[in-house]
Amino acid sequence: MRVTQLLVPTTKETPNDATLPSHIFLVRAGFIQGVGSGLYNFLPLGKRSLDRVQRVVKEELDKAGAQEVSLGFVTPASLWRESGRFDKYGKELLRFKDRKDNDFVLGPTHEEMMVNLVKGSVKSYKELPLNLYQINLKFRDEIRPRFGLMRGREFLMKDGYSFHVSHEDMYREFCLMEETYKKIFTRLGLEFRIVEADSGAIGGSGSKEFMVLAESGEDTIVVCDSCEYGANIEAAVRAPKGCEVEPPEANYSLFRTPDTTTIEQLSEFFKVDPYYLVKTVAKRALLDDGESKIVLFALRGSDELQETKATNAAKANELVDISAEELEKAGLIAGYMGPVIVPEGIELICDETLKGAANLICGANEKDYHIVGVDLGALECKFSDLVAVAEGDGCPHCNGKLGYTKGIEVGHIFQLGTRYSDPLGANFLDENGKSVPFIMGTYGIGVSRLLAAIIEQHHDENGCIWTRESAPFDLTIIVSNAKDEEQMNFALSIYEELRGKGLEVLLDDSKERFGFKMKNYELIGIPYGLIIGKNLADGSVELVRREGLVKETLSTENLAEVVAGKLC
RNA sequence: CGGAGUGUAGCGCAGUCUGGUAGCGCACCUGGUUUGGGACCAGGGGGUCGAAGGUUCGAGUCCUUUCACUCCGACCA
Repeated sequence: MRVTQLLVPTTKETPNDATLPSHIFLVRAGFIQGVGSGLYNFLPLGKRSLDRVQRVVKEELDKAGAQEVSLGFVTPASLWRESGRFDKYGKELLRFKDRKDNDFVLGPTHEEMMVNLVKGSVKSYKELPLNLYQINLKFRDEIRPRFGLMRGREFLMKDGYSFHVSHEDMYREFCLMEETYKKIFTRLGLEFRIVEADSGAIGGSGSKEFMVLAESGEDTIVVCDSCEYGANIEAAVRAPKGCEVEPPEANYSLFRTPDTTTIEQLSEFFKVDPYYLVKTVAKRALLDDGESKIVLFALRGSDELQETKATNAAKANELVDISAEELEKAGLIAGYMGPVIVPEGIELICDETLKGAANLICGANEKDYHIVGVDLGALECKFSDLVAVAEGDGCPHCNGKLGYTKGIEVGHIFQLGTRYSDPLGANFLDENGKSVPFIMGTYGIGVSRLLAAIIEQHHDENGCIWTRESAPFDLTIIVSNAKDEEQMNFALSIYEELRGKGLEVLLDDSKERFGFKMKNYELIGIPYGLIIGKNLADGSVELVRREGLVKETLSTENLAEVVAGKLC
């Protein structure tokens, strides 16, 4: 392809809403164009990169025995009602009506559609297992789209679904997909980490996320400094944590504690380690059909509440803060709440570290009073892990210490079980002629997000640095002076020769000055550049490698062979 | 939805407080000079000032309403 025929609107200026390198460079280098909040057009270069990334994904999945299909983007709402997700998915689901007033949604993910497809065509265990995927547009009406392709509303995703007769077979496929994903992300040149994750709105258990390590990542991931353990903060666990300070001895009694509403103040007041204090957090849990309830979460004062864990424990769709008036109306005293005295009708969930705990101090749910000498041994309530793992906590698998790092979620694999097949009535006949629901797994890759992730990890101050399998072209031939016939003719012949060897080559035949072309080359970030310039007269040209911008002088003798050899 | 802010040429902005013929930089077009690191000179094209209503002799500017977008928190591939 020649630059003079290619639409590449590069700019010197940065769009004012772009803050991340991936967003800035993808726009400036003419890969994408913003058209609305979270909506982007892919220009020729962007489309080429997208296609190459897609090809890698497809090749590896096909090798693993998965089959590609393409499902409708517009989905009848009835399917979503059957699975119970029409309400659960919330406002992210873009709903609309057709002319006959029927409800539809734009698919944010396609469990329902895929189950429906298989339900109608697979009847026997003999046809299983089956792994179907598609690479298609998704739409999620994000609360706050940002960061360019990183969090768009419309995005390209590969979503795969597998169907099995047993949990064992599904687990086998789950592991196969984990290996396949590793190959995909490795081929794309990404540094990533596989972490344990929360399953979120998709449902299921034992899910794993593939995180591209990058400062700008939106997820906090917890990693061990000495073993392979890694988990999203939403699902991270730690080694049991004790307290070296002696517990405060006291008999159960009320204690006056005026103006002592925070853990710090309380710790100071009693001269007691926060480990022996009970932190009680009130949240409003939003449930299906617009219902909600107030839930109290109790944990040790030395710990922080992890909201996703809390949301799951409360079986809620979402937790929101409660206003002071609401608290009062519910009979809760802000700053003095506790798990021992809870008003009627309010659910209490305690962190596991409080199970059977004694020698505690907690709120009395009475203004200016706490209770000392609290023993929760007899407390009857739900216990669940609610704690946000902190940096420095112990690893649950070894003696290492846990720390935080940031990651971009580019893949997520789930062991679904019968979460969708059951409510949607997707059954098959097993060996005994019994009708049973499919055991399923589901596997996603954010394909358009991958472009952003690659640039987040591979760029410098001058622009993009595409990895070999994600670059829109393998090589750019830069003609220093396009009006120089000798240079131009040589460039054309080497261009044809290299293309004949199967390389994707871009020829910069524009009449721009040399400096402009080099800046453009660096901004676009194709892995190699071949500079045909004034040294051509001496029988030499230069090969520049985008990563590190190292130049190498090559003889024009046998050039195509030499270049092709270096690129492969 | 909560808080903050912005809508003026393709992009980045000034002009708005204090009403009086629509500006600058980049990009674009023409001619010329230049040609190994985002050149220079001269000329040129391009705007329902987000939308609707109002005040006024006169509104980009003042008032009301509305829409869109961005930034800071809760969602996710």
